[in-house]
Amino acid sequence: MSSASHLSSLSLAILGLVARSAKTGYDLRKLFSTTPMGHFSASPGAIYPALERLEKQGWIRGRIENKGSLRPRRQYCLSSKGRTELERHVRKPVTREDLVWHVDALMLRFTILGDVFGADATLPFLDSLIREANHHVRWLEEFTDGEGGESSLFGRLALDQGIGGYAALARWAAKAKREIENETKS
Amino acid sequence: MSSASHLSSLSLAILGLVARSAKTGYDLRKLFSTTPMGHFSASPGAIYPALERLEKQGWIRGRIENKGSLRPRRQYCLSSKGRTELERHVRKPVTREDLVWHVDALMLRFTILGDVFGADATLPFLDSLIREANHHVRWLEEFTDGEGGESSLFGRLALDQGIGGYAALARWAAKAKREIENETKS
DNA sequence: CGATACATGTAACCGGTTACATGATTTT
DNA sequence: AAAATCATGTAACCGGTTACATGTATCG
Repeated sequence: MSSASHLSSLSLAILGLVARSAKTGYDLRKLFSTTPMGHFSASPGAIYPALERLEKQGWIRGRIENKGSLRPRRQYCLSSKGRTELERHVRKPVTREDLVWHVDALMLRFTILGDVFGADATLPFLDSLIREANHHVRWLEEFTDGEGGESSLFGRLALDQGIGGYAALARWAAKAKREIENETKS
Repeated sequence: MSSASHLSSLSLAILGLVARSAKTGYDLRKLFSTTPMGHFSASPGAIYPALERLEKQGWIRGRIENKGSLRPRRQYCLSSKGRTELERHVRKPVTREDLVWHVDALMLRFTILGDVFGADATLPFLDSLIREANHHVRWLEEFTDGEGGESSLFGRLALDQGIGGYAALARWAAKAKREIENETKS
């Protein structure tokens, strides 16, 4: 019941933010519209329903200020159940599917892992990210070769961009790992 | 009427593919599930409705084979109206919004430009891509600096990934431009 | 007192996901 | 003849977009 498999990147972003400190819907909108977290819908039509869903699932809890007022102000924070489920979700090893369909969520998961669950939690995540990214790069390269002269100059260039992007991601992850290991050695 | 502003990446991919040669829904599903075009829904529930919508808009035309059969086979090709609208859409200069919200569509637009509308059509596109990507990198870097010590190691690393990604995109575009110019010089 | 920022909601719409259903053709 | 593949569709659901609606607090 309440399986965590589907968890939109908006929900994930909300969970990650309320995990740090209690936030109102408006706080979240502000963050989404003014920071590089910015590719999340800052629209109330997305955020308020998402908060309702998460509360109904029992992952976050809302404290109402200004009780009785016509304009209630709701501060949401992560529940212990939410924390458990969030951890389960972000700790999952990176899959090929994540890489192809949910790239945006990966960086979110990384920051949540580090900030909420501790530096150590990021290391297996980065390992699986590196592994899957390299696998995917190899698959794309094989595809380029197999294709032979079949594809156009433009198709090949676009594919190169994809390969370069995943390769850069793997390199970034390796560098991040080194920095985190250095940082936590002290 | 029939404004082209909203054009999902699935629709764009379909238009780009039928522009090259007539395709059935099944052909498209095959392409999406077996090639690196693969981050498009290969599900019939996405593709057949999308084909219907595009035909209703008059952008593609379906020729029915096996007429009268209970299992008709429909080959779709781009209409002249569709070609005009597609060209208008892919030739638009790249905006910041495209970069942040529709990265996936950018490579699609690039290959369509090159394959369907000619190598020359890609050059202004790549110029605007380079310009916007560099702008965005500068904005992200300013954000990193402005933030100061406010953000965590993990937030900073995630931001670095973003910066690196956009910088790599700009470098790729510059390289692509050179290759295309060399290729077409002959 | 008017403007602006704070703050929350809702309803219509739209497109993608999932799962199911059906039939035709080719291969073994 | 069974199995696999080719091929098209549909219905329920879900979440995000857009646009609208409402009210509060603060500042000039």
